[in-house]
Amino acid sequence: MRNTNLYTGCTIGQHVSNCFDKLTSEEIKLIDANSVNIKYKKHEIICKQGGLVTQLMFMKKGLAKVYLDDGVNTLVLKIIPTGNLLGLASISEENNVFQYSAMAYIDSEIKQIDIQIIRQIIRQNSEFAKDVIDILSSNSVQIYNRFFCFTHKQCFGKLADIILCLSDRIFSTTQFELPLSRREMGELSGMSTETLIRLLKKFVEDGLISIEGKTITVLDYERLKNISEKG
Amino acid sequence: MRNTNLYTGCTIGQHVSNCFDKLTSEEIKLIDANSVNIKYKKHEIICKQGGLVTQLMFMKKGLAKVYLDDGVNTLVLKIIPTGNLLGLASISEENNVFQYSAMAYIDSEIKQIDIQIIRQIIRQNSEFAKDVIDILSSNSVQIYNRFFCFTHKQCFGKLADIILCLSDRIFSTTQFELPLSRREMGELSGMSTETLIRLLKKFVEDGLISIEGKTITVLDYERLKNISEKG
DNA sequence: TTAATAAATTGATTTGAATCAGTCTTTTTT
DNA sequence: AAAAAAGACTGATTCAAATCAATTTATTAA
Repeated sequence: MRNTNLYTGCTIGQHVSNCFDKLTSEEIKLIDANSVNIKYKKHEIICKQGGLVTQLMFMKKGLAKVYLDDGVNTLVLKIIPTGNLLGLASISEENNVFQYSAMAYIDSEIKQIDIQIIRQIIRQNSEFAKDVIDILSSNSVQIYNRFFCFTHKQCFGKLADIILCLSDRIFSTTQFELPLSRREMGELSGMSTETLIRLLKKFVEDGLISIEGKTITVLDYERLKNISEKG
Repeated sequence: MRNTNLYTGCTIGQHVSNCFDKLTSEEIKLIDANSVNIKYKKHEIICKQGGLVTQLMFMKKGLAKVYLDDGVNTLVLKIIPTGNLLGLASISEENNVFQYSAMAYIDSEIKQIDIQIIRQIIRQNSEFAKDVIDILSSNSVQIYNRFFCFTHKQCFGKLADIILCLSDRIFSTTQFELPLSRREMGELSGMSTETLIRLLKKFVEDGLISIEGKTITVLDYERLKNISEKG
């Protein structure tokens, strides 16, 4: 028998970046003095795997994917919605190159904070350090789940998963506009573009969702949940 | 074109747990006063996903797998050789249940340290906190690589990968005794038992490795590396 | 020592999903 | 507005690897 409710969770979930709450007003000033806001256009590269990490990034507004790429295949590790951090895993001084690339899905605004300042505050402020540890831990959990789903679920389960994640966590509504191409959605869901298209069509036929242009509406949440669980 | 040398690395790599070097003698005393050594027999469960985390564990001697399980499928996230930590990802106070299970591959001895003490030291000792962050980061990187390999490499690439990992990182020798059943090896390599057996046989026929009972010898390192890279 | 059980192996079959190939549609460029 | 390019879609085919089925070998229990 299979424990349902395990690994049915969101595989692209966000963390709650409340670590900045723990900063003193002086530390906030320090950060503000050492950060810049940068705007990225849709499809612009935010960081490249292998590149030196000089900044911790905070998504002020937008949506981006974090992914691995070997020139042939792409694996989307997670997506970064508004309010999330990017580059935290590279905060370690030894490990100071990006382990992944990131690309803006839509026009985005990102605050870039000098990573040396962040490292300094980690040393000074143990509450902040603790929160960083918490965020890293919850990132791990999210990746573990996604890893499990990608390796053990069939395509319909993976797609149900992603639709629920988007609805529950990223957009927090049953109707949302997804500004991704079919290729991008396939990549995010871990399947080929053609398979994604066929499955989306099937989901619409089965009355699970409806699609109007770029807008997806979840029609039968419970059945989607069930499909996600059954894999 | 494909960037070789990416994601060819060890997918079951260990981290270097040197965080204890940063402790004061008083902190070491504190840890010793709040820890116990426990011996596990082969195949005994060390922790279960969902269980409360009360201890950080240090593998004094042995070998264990860390895995996710839904009652039907298993995914080995990493293996824990001598000198490695177990349970660090659950150090977060919010996230205080195990996100994975662990099982001893062989008879093992594990030091269990009261997690409250570790949390306290993280708050006190920023160098230690920094090292914990480093370990968590490098864990992430390792999981990212394994995730990529599992989703985009073919079985022969995954197997070459695991053999190289075992040889390079876990045992640091080209000849090692692997005390795993075929089923366990398949699980570790991310394939069915039958596929693993066929591939092992093929690797032996092709002169890449030789197998003598439980002992595996790497005969052609370069070719294995190549297979691992080509996927 | 034998019976029972578990693990390893081999071959045949099935299958999920990728790939290939081509058409239709929409968007962008000229 | 027409041409070009990119994206969406559909059907046919292929393929890697799982599953199924059966046998052999090794371990454990009686």
